[in-house]
Amino acid sequence: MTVNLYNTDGRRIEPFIPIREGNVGLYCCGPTVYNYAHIGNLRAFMFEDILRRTLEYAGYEVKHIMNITDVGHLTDDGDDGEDKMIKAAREKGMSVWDIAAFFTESFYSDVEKLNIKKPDLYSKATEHIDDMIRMIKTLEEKGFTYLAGGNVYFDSSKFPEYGKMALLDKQDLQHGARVIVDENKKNPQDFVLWFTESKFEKQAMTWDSPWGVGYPGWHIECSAMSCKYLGNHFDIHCGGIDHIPVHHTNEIAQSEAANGEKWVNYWLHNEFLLMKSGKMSKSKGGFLTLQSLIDEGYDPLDYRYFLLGGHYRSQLVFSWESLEASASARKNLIQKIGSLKKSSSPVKSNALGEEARKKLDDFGEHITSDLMTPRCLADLWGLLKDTAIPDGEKLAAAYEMDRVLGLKMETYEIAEESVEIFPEYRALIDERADAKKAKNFARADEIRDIIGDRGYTLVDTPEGTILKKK
RNA sequence: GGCGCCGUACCCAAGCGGCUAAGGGAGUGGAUUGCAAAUCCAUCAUUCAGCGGUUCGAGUCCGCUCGGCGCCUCCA
Repeated sequence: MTVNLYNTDGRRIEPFIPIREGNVGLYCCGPTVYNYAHIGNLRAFMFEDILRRTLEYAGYEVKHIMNITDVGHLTDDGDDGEDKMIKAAREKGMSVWDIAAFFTESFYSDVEKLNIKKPDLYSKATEHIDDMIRMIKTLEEKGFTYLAGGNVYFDSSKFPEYGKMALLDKQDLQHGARVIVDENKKNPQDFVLWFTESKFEKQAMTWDSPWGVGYPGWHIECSAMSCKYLGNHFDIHCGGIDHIPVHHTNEIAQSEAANGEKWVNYWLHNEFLLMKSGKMSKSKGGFLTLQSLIDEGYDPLDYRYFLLGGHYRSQLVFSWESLEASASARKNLIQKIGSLKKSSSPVKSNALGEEARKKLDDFGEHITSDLMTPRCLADLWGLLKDTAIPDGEKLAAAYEMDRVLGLKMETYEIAEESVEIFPEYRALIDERADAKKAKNFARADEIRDIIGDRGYTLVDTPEGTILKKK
């Protein structure tokens, strides 16, 4: 099964060809842990999860690395602004290390709730300072750096291919339009590899280095860690679309300058989740967390289903109405799967009939065509609603699809939602049963209304009357 | 100022120039039920923001207009 992916480097869909047959080295830009992840951040990790699951579905052995950025970054790329980690620590009255640890745990919890598979390794920036220093030294030895104002800068003019993936040469950038220009820079695109001096608050996290006590610039961690675990040349690197012009551009420059070879073959980027008012972002404040969805009564998998409904390279607007529609759809899915499970068990995958096989093939075709998850959901429904396919085959094929979709279908049971019947209702229910027997339907309906007003629906089943929460 | 994306039914959202424009949600009709709930079946865009062009053929390509959004700054 060939996986076709849209490569930002080249801006076209290409068949994925691994460097080592049957294996994939996958590096994903992880979270910066100075705050809770918002649901827009989580979209990125969901996309990466679908990518990873798709590669596995196609038979690849995937080595998946994700960084945890637990070193503070300045609020901009120059030597300006405030360190976000310090800011958060001050605001919360915690140490920077505690802040990082707390939000890292929160992140782990979020992704687990969304049924996002754990990477083979979460690599923390603070545990790889030596690797970063080593890479900066290499860059220095090869003449790609200069010192200014106490900091080590990458000299982008020494790297002719700078900005190639991002097509920066095609853009007429407004340098300094919205940010103060760092006077130490020779070129606007240059960036700091190592800070020893910041004009602002004293850093809480510092390390010794050949250039003095300080801390790394924010691009170097991904280069150092990805090369350490995946080698100097690996298959796929992904992240949010916002990383293209600066972060990934700088990563490419420093990695390829240091190693003297091509670094990454495929670059994949997910589009943003938007609110009706526009982009959701940490720095703007007022963002939605997964917990806030849970607090509104939604299951994290409802959000997962919602995300599957849009393509990862398209902007997706979040609204409570859309989430509600996804929750309803997933509820119906649970009913459908649940009732199939009651009547049958999944057949062996090699026992699928022609029809079921066809549905599964369509699914495979769609998911490997640049992760067309909306199509895949349609394939799933098409399978479940096809009257020509036996139940056991439907279940088997649906479970197969769920290896990629990750909706935990095998755990679905039709919820016996009946609630405990309190004595006060028991009497009413008995009275209604008598009324029904006596064909006094007016009284029976009256009792339905009385109980309905208290938030319950009366449901008559062959085993008797039960209550359900409305 | 530059780069780029989008505009498909009531809502969300697919749609590699060519069978009757996926799917979900909501709605509607029917079956079932004393009535409900759940379920099942059926139905739901002669039309793809507007105009013009290319083509045997366009939602899909090109141009313009209108409307929305992202990036050029830390950001998923």
